[in-house]
Amino acid sequence: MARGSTRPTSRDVAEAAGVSQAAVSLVLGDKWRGRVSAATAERVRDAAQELGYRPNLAARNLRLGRTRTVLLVVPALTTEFFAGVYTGAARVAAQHGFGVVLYPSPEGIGPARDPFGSAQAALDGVIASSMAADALTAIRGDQLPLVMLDSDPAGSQGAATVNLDIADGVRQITAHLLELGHRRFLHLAADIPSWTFEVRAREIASCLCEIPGTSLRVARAPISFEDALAAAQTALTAPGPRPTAVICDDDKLAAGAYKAARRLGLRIPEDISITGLDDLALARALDPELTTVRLDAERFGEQGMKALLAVLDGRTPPQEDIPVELVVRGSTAPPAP
Amino acid sequence: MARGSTRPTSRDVAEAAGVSQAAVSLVLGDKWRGRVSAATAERVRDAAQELGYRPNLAARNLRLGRTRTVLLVVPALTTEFFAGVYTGAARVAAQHGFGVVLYPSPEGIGPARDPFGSAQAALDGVIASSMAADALTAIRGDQLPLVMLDSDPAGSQGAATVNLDIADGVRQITAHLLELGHRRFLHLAADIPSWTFEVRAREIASCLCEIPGTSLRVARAPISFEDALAAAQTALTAPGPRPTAVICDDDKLAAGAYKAARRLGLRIPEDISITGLDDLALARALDPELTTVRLDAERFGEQGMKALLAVLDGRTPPQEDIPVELVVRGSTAPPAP
DNA sequence: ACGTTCAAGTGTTACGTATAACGCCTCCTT
DNA sequence: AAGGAGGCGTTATACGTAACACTTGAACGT
Repeated sequence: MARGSTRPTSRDVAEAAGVSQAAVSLVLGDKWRGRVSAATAERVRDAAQELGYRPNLAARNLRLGRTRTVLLVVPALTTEFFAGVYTGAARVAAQHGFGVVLYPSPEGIGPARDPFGSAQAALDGVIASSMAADALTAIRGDQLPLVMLDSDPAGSQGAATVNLDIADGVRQITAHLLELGHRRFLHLAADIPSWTFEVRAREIASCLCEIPGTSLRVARAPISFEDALAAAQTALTAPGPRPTAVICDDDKLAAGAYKAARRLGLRIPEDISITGLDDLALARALDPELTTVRLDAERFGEQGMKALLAVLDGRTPPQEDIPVELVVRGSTAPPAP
Repeated sequence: MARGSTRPTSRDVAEAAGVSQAAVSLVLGDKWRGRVSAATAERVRDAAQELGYRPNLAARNLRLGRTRTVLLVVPALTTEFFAGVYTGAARVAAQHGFGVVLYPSPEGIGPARDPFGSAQAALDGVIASSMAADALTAIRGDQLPLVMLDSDPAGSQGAATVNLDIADGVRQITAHLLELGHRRFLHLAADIPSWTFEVRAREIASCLCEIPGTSLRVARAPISFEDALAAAQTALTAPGPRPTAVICDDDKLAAGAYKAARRLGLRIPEDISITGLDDLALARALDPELTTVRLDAERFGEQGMKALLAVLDGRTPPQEDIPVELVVRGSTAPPAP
């Protein structure tokens, strides 16, 4: 443990350069335009370099009353999607001198408790994803600037929201299947109370009720391979004519649907079409490759961070949905005649 | 922007409770055993509750000279594995009142630059994974307590290391395939200069050279679906007798190998056996399910954090490798006679 | 009666930084 | 020659917290 010698402070640098601590602060803070001579500034910078000076962030934060750090609340990190959101948010943050600390809500998607105790950082703002109302009010109680990701704009109590245009994606998927000739649908839904999943259900229903002669079954499952497999298998063997197309709330559920179909001896896509939503790496690993909707997770994170920066600047954040893209691959085809 | 009224401080609480600021600090810091009466302590807590007091972390960190925050350097977050490592590390950290901030090395696995500018937090220590030597020395220059994940214990310059027992996993995989009767192998290797991948190559080679009559081809590819597909396809169509088993450095590469095999009209596992390493969700989504080695990413993160806590306490961290587990599924079978 | 001990606090300081307010010297203007 | 205007810095202070050193009053033993 060779950390006996304490880190050099701005005062140490000042002493080494033969100036006052204030001068060091001015020079290193790049605010010395008409206040310090270029020669002195150079001396200060050299001394700082020599000593390996690094400003004490805690002191700076205390002095300035802000931390240039924001919190990103995600339902779980162990998934490509939210990892991408973090990556995008962190990139934009870094460009503006901000850092991002994570709070993975331990209960999965749903209420998050104590988003502040976990990260020992003081925060300038919060980006929160798919959260329940109680966590939202807990955060709002702290009066921190807040941006909500993929949340009901109407229910966000005035917080800025940034959303993917999930509704459009679902419409595209449904239209694609209708165009192929499908009429009997199974919606394999994520069994999670969240606005982003409510939108999917609502949009599928409203698309189908416009078309006469269509039918819709709904099965619910937590987002896990086994649960999806079981739910899909049950729904596909239920009495009545079997659906010819399965619309899944995300790619992981679709992977479960694949296996359920195979267990029932159904060929994909000849006997049954399956669609996902997310376009994870998984989508292309499946055989046949999965028709799905590409969500640009990194862009989502970027937009969230940009919106938060806008709020922090006192500007009104832009309120446009992020477009999504239908990716047609091998898992969809016209139904057998 | 309703943050006009500044947050209450411990002095505000003191005033409200009719005591000194010092008393508030004692009570809320739970150090009042023989110094403050229970009644007064109760009054202070009530006042704090009433005002919604939250200690200013920046001030506390400045005062205490530590932040209870550590940095986790990961090659990329957009993968289940490192997301799991983070989750495990963060869980243990939280149990000890620590926070974890992430630094995803932007270049993927490899050298990391400026691990401190990115996160605006002051740090008590660093957990770094699979990093190149230059980043390691950059960090060591700051004299921060450091734990290395999956790195050459000999090359870590005295930093504590926590490793998965990858070598054992590879031995198990190889032994499993040998036992099934395979003799001609393809090693689909990650094209990344990192100790963890060197171990795989070395171990496979040393296992095979003990057995007479075995042959080994090696193909290299970056860890991406397309690259793995291309490399595997090339290697499987090269002149000479075709390998009957493909050992992949991780599950993603294995997914590429699946597709390559299918393109060549090979059935899995009848015509060719394929193995992975990681046991991602992907492994069970593949058809047939992938025989692989389960790496417990969360436990890995937990052990890393525990080791760092040990270093911070001045104890010597335990130096045992984390066991891994062979998971035999449907992608391996005896070779065709 | 007097010293000792103990509970129950209070006063003060320092952590390292950024900045407002001030001082001094030189040079230019009128 | 007097006054002002920069240029070049310095001094002083505050941010909110934790901890050390101290005070006060009462109880207690001898």
